[in-house]
Amino acid sequence: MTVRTRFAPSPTGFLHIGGARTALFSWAYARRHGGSFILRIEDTDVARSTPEAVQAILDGMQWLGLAHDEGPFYQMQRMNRYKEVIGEMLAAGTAYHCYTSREELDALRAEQEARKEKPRYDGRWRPETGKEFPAPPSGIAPVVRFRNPQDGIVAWDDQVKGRIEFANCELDDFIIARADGTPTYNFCVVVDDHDMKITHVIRGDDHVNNTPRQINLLRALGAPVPEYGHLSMILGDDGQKLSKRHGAVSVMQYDDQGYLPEAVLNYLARLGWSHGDEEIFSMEQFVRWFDLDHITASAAQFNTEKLNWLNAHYLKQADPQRLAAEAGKRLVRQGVSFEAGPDASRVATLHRDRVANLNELADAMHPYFAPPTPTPELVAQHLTEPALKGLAALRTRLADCAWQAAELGQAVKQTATEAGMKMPQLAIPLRVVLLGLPQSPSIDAVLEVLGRERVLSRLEQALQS
RNA sequence: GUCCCUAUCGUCUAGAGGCCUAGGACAAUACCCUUUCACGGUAUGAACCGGGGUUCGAAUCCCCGUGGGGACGCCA
Repeated sequence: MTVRTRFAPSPTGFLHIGGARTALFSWAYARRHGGSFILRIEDTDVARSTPEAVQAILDGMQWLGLAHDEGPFYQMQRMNRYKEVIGEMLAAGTAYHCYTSREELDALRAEQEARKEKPRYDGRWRPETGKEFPAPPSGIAPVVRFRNPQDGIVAWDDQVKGRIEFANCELDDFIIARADGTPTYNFCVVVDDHDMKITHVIRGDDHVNNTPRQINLLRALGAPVPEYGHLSMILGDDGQKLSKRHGAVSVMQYDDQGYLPEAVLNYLARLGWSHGDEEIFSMEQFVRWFDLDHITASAAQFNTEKLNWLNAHYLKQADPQRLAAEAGKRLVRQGVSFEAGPDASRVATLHRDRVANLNELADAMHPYFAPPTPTPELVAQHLTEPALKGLAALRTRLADCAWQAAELGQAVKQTATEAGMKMPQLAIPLRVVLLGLPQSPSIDAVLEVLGRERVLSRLEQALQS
């Protein structure tokens, strides 16, 4: 049997971190077993679905590199198929028309809640042998309800949570087609999962309660029941649940914040899944190791600090060209270009292991490509008389120094010694002059990368004022 | 209210009845490295929700409680 998984978001917003992890796990499971990963857009909620949201989801998937093998399929384009199946169910008696109005339903719910019962449809239009019905009220377009079994239990062996059972009497006859004829969620999912031959449904925890209904529907259709694996939710950094109002952000926002997709992926993979003590691994390794047995059944709290650590790790080993390009994109937005500056990938190499994200990298690279702008406090604190004297001597020495880190380092050291200064007493003012900051990578490396001309002119500038 | 799920360091987790004096990682703390800031290295502190069982033996199995979460739509 070929494994077929799917990711089925509804396009009512961006792809957030929880959805991304669900997609990642579904994708990895298919990859792991040489199967297919299908993308399906569940856009039957016409009022809330938007093309922008579809695009946002596609963008998020692409940024993460989670490529689908089939699709995207759009449920709105499958209406005829749904209607066909509804017709079949009506004919087979596994579904029926219900003329209960919304007002009656509201009243029913209110009564049940008053009696502290679980609100549910009472089956008043459910056909039973020997049951008499009034004439269908005119002017009310009926909905179609699924004739759910009333006895026994529905159970499945959840791939992450273990065996889950529901008593059928807890389930009511839910609506599968609205009064206007459009099918509803549980129904579309079942028809699609069946038609698309999905073998493993990996989805969020919030669908556990839908699963028994879907299984019953599948059985009514005579369709095989796939395996189900329900992923617990991801909580925010503060332990609160994520929602549009609270902490749920688009995966693309991680891009904005300077995270590398491989860091986000590695973090997400490790959130709710484990492989012994492994913390850092590539997607190739992840796919090789991934299994449903090692997924945690309980909710996990998102930890930005650990993501930061992973991001810093991947930054350290990322290709300098790529880092330079990413930092460049960010600098251009600030009106800074690489045009007249030093080799950007060398600058990136100098800074990539001292920053936690691409935005910090861009900030660190900024003064190499634009005039440094030390604060007045820094100037006052570091560009003192003795420091300036030292810098003047250094400028002279640098003018005809071989432009290589070792020599440059020697030059700084000697200048400091001759001026009776400790290294930091000269190196820090030099940093302020060259980069506008009191800290930087090793000063000899900074000098080398910045280049003779820029160094000398920046020194000149500082000594004149 | 009803149903369903869930519970190991602050956080992510390892743990399939004896390998547990409960392991790793992030974070924290200390020290080392060092021309600054970082990186890095070393070390330290830090947990089995509570109560009952089962068993020679329970973090691991069962029950009850408690906490947390989800669901109960002509949303998905």
